[in-house]
Amino acid sequence: MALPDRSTTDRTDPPRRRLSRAEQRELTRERLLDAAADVFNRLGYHGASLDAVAEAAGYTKGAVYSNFATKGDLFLALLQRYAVSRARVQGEAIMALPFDKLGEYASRALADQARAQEGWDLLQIEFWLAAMRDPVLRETLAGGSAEVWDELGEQIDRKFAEAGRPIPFTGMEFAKLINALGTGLLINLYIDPDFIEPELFERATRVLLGLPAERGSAD
Amino acid sequence: MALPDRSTTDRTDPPRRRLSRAEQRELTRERLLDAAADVFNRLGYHGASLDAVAEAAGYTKGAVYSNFATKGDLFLALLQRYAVSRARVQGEAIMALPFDKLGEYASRALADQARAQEGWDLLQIEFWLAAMRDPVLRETLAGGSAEVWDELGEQIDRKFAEAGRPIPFTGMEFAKLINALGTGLLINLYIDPDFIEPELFERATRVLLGLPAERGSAD
DNA sequence: GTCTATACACGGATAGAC
DNA sequence: GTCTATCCGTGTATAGAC
Repeated sequence: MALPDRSTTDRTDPPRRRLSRAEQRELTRERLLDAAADVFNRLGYHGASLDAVAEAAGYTKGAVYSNFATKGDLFLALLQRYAVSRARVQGEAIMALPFDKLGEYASRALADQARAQEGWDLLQIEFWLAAMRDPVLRETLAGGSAEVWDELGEQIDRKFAEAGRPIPFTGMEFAKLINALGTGLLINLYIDPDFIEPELFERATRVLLGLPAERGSAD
Repeated sequence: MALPDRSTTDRTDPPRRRLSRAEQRELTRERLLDAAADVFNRLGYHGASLDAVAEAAGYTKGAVYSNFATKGDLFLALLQRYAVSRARVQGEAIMALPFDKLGEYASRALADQARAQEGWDLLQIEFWLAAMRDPVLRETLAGGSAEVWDELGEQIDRKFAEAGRPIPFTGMEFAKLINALGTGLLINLYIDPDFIEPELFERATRVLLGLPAERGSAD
């Protein structure tokens, strides 16, 4: 299709010289990653061909291989760029909320997720699958998240202190439960949007926190 | 490897004649499915080659194609054979349990699952992924489970009646929540076996049911 | 009518030209 | 550092042996 617009590089272009080799390489790499994000999102990891990625970026297959060792390597770089620690973002949001609004926030996050992030969710799952059959990737996935959970757990513990009564979970336990529940619900919601009422997730969260949970229309 | 042991077919062999064409075909189909179960489990859908499946069954690739339209078709037949309604099995188990043992059962089921079913879980996820990108498969997946959830929900509703006090969920809601929570936890446990303490799932289940839940070692 | 043998297309990967 | 040419493996399809 259209070649990448060279003019977009102007902002990083000093007036005196053209791009250095390193800069040029970085630029190509970024273009390839952008194209890969689009192609992988649309076709999935296995469905996407490196030819398609290269063409979308305005290069040929060889350019891909000179920047990434393998298809899997490109995929990894992509996910890494995306994983700007969504958990951290959520952590900050949680700290800004009063204790009894946690369920509401979680519920809304789930709905947003289902609406906007479908492609990324699929790629996450595909990466998970690959990791399940590749010990090295598995290690990567397992090792990288411990600190994130620790931090998130601590923040929630501080929120729990607001409650003024015992909660049956530690902050980290609660974070992991909500994350797992959200993941499981999303998997089903993607296939069947009517799998649950939207408010069920919030109600479950309130019950887990020991907050009053009126059962709405059900039964 | 070793050719299939022909003698194992004797039990279905009437003394008067050899196998009819239909029987022979059915036998080949079963052997191919058995081999496919093994190969797909070990290598995953994309990782498995039809050559490998055929060889494991003692045939060549053409035999596969004369019994199944495509690789995806073989995969579907495999999942169908496996999906002997695990939900129904669980439903029966649940009915045999007193109300306050539901959490314990769910917890044990999760542990068993993680131990014995890893390969199948991966295949389920791969199928889910395929369905997410194929409208026909998606329909199949969404449509096939409604009755199962209905039935399971009813059974749990009857259990809830034993409790003698209101539960904040319908039986079906509870079933879906537990299923989603279990799925999400499993996904993480497969990557990191220490993701949660084994008893956390049971504790969460008890909290959702409003049962007393002592917080064990934590904090 | 079932399976073997073979052909073809496509995608990941590599080597070498420029 | 990018691109062309090429190799190999695998899904797909078909012709023909039995």
